[in-house]
Amino acid sequence: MFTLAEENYLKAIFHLEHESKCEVSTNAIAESIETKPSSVTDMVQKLAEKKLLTYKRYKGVQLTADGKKVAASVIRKHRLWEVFLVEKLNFHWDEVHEIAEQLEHIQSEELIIRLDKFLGSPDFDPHGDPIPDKHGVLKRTEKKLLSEIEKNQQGVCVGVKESSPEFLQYLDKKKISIGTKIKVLGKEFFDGSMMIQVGSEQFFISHKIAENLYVQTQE
Amino acid sequence: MFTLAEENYLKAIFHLEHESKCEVSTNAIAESIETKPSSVTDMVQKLAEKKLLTYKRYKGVQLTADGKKVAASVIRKHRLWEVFLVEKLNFHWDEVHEIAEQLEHIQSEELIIRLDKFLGSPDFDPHGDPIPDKHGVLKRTEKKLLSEIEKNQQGVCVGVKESSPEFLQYLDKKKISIGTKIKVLGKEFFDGSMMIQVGSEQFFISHKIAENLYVQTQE
DNA sequence: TTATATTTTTAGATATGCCTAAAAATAATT
DNA sequence: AATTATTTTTAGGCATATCTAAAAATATAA
Repeated sequence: MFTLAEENYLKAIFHLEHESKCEVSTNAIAESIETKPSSVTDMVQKLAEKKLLTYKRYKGVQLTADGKKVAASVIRKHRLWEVFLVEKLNFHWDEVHEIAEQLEHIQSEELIIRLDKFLGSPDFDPHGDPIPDKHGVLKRTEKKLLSEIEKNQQGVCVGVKESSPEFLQYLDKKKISIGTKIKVLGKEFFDGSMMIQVGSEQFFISHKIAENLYVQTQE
Repeated sequence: MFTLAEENYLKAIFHLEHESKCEVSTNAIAESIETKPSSVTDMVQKLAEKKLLTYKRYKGVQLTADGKKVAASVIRKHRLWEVFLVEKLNFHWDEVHEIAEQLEHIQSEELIIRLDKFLGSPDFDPHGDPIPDKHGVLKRTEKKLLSEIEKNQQGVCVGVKESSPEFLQYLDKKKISIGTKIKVLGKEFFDGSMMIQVGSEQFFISHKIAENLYVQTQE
């Protein structure tokens, strides 16, 4: 149906649209996909011809409904495979991205239907990111950064903003993973660092840590 | 490491070498891979430069040790994924080939190590074909056609020669699948048909059926 | 507002992997 | 052995997806 390159462009544009909430620039796509802006222009024109996005010269692009559907389907596959790799093959959550980048392009509707069922139709991937349903719809989540949480409030870790091995390994050391309950005991306004409770342990974390951890608060 | 096209050529040549036991011709490769002989010549020269096979103009090709290793690794992946699809995702054995053709190209040593362990390190795929080990070595099998089995001997179904949906559906109806024990009760020399026992059922099968079913006899 | 900087596009080139058509080598027939 | 048929290779092209370098449009600053 679509080439590997096309799927990767649509996926990247989908993510960028969610970040910036407006037209996506050629440069932004080039950076995200690690290619040159001139290559992006070429591909974007091709995708516009296929009605997967709208494109006006020098004005950036926007996915059409069709384009969004394709992108969401690729993301759904990526995240389902990540769940498989972590839950069934016991990979660590910081090892699965590259493999899922390949698996997301396997073409078979039936495969994804069965994989989803096999995994118990999960709503979130191992990084806490929501898995689009078969129609491309994302479960609405009230996820905030830990740094936005007030003193004496608590939340459940549902994901990370940055996912460098260093950061993930830090979290591991501190026994923080998806599903871990975190309570904010105190906040330093000077530098944004905070005292938190994880299980029975209490310790300080820097603002840099707090602004890269997503938590879900119960409303 | 290797492109999709390269892996498919190596795999096809590997299979052809096992069938004909001698140099593989350009035409044979073209037919097996469904492409034109001229394309085969191109690719074969490229693979020869990479020392994956030896090639003499007009004389056909032969895989080198390196080439065999790559081919066996692709076949190992293909067959492991087929086991996954049938055993874990409940696909029927006649539905998995196309999907495995895609999955076999996923690049990750660790993934295959873990998939193999997850599946219990199987020796055979759902069609009864042996799965090469990580070094590319195949378990020696004494597989014969059911038509070669003598009266009163028995064997375990380990695969099929033909794998058309019609044939596989026939086997399904007769409750014959991989692992099914089959005993030859009698043989008609005139037409090669035979009376067999499968479970508690006894029935006649034609020679055509018997010469398309592989069984393993205990020696 | 004019000059400078940035972003984006065009034009032309490259590598992969395929194709067709024609030439060359090999195999099979008469 | 000479002709015919088959197989294989070469030559020249095409599509995809990328690149560099230069031109054009847009944004920013003096």
